[in-house]
Amino acid sequence: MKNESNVLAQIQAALGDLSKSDMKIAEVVLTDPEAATRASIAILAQQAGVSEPSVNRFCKRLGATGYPDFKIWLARSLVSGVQYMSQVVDPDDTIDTYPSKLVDNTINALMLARENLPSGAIEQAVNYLHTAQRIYFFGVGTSAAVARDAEHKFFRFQTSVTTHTDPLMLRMLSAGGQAGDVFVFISHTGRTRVIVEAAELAANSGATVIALTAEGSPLALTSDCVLGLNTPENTEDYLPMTSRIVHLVVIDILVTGVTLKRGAPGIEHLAKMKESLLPTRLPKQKKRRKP
Amino acid sequence: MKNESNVLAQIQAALGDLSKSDMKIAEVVLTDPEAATRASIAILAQQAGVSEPSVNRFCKRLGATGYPDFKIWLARSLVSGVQYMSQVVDPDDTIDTYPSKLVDNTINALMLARENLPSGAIEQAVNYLHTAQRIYFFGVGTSAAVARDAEHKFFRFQTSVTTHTDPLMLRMLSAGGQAGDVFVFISHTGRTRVIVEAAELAANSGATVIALTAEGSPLALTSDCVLGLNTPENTEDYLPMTSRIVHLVVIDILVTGVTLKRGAPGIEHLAKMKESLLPTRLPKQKKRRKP
DNA sequence: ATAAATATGTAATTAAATTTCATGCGGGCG
DNA sequence: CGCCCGCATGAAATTTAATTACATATTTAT
Repeated sequence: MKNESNVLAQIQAALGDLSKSDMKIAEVVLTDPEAATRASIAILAQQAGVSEPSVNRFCKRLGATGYPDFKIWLARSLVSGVQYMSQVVDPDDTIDTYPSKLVDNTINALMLARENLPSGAIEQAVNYLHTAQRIYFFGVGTSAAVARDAEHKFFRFQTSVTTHTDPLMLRMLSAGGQAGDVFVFISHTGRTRVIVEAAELAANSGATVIALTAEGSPLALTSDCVLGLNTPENTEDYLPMTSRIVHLVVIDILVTGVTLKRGAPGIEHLAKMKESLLPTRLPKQKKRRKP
Repeated sequence: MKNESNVLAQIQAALGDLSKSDMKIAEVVLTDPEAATRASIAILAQQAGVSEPSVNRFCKRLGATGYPDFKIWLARSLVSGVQYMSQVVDPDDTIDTYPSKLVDNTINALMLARENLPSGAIEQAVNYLHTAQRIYFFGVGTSAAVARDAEHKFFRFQTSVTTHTDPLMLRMLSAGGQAGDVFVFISHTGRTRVIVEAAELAANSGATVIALTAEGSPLALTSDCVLGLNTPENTEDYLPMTSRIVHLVVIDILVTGVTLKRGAPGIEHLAKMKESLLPTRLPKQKKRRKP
């Protein structure tokens, strides 16, 4: 059975393949989950414009034993003030509204990701990265920053790590891959041409290809190991804001996984790295100008 | 209305002046609240060795409208899913435990940030960025990726945007700042020497300095506008994982703020930018429903 | 185009919770 | 010491809510 925590994230994740009535119910629940916990099945049904049994079935489909049970789940996944249902920023928003909207959207994306973490793929990816002789992180546009971040993090291991955004370099390096090389391609949509083509080159070169992208996308199909994430619908309509955050957290997960796999020496190495940063830091307090 | 959160604490507080039956009920509920949320009034009554109406009255005495309502309260004070309080990854963690720990930590950091969003500074920063002739995003190490991301996002406006990680370039550009230039320095600790020194140079050059850093840090003291965030966790002991995520969300907020300030033309421009990305994408495949 | 499968709604049924009312227990006061 | 009052408790009745069973509509596949 599925994880019963975060029904809201679960609903959001399921939004794609829901029936008409279920969609209506989901919308009502996501719009105001707090109200839903107090509503009777009749009220909720009426608000969604569906019949009571539909609501009941909706609950069961999500794994609850029935409506009251569902309400309990809902109540348990309700946390301090964070709004569910991705909120779109509109021109009427003010400084008091849009910042928290954006934060909420990000939190939601993470909660959603948390429900659907591809543990298997992560484990596999960690293994690949752990044993890799050389690692490449490739992403363009927004994902370039993610690749850069990954490079920086993996740089702390002894393995050689490379990032590039230049399409030509990207292709050349990808084509020149060999056994022992691991290529990580990062793309929210999984349909960025240059990335997909590079991934194909890398795959044909005999190297290992890991994809951090949307499930079922062209990029995903070319890869040996897919860190697939289903991000909510509207992300694509807008700038990829939340997806890159999720990607970064996945990077954290991979780094942590490899660190754990390395055991004591790796952890010590991290400590040493931290040590080496100290001279670049200023002492705790210091006085400077103020306008 | 009453304090409906923390029913458990409420019960414990009331333990002193409860009747015999109420005491029995309280004990059962406190012993295993989680089970109580799933039990029917009949089962709970039986477990406590009291009658059903007694349970009902118990609930009402606590302020609930009845037993089901009480269960909701109970469930809400029982936080599920996301764990609060930062959790440290330790060597005994497995693939089933550390990924969600990391996600949870990130979510927590965001929830914390959400509570303490420096609205005033954000508004000010948005104004500065909106009217800037040139914008520089500077960060090193992990923050370099954040700066890169910011550059990429602001690039979509007409303003000239620059990022650099090379210390020399950083100093040169900072020293050469002039009125109309806006420098955004990004540093989790606010004590990275090269960044603080560059910020000082920029400040003395007459340009505007915005800092995305810890409150009260040396970097913060040098800046005209501090986007201060308190990340009180162990980030400094370890790799900065959560802080950069928060920084990225702040970047999102700034981008959004500037976009809103620009009004319709800016929003249209964003739409056009999105449009221009389409040719680089491979065609989308048809959507499938449940198998 | 038609049959099978799936989704949805109506009405009947069952389960659950609440109210009403009767009983029991303990404490003050004649 | 006993009688009565008030509060706590439980049994049964009532009401309310949720679920199941079944009929109808809608979609999907052949």
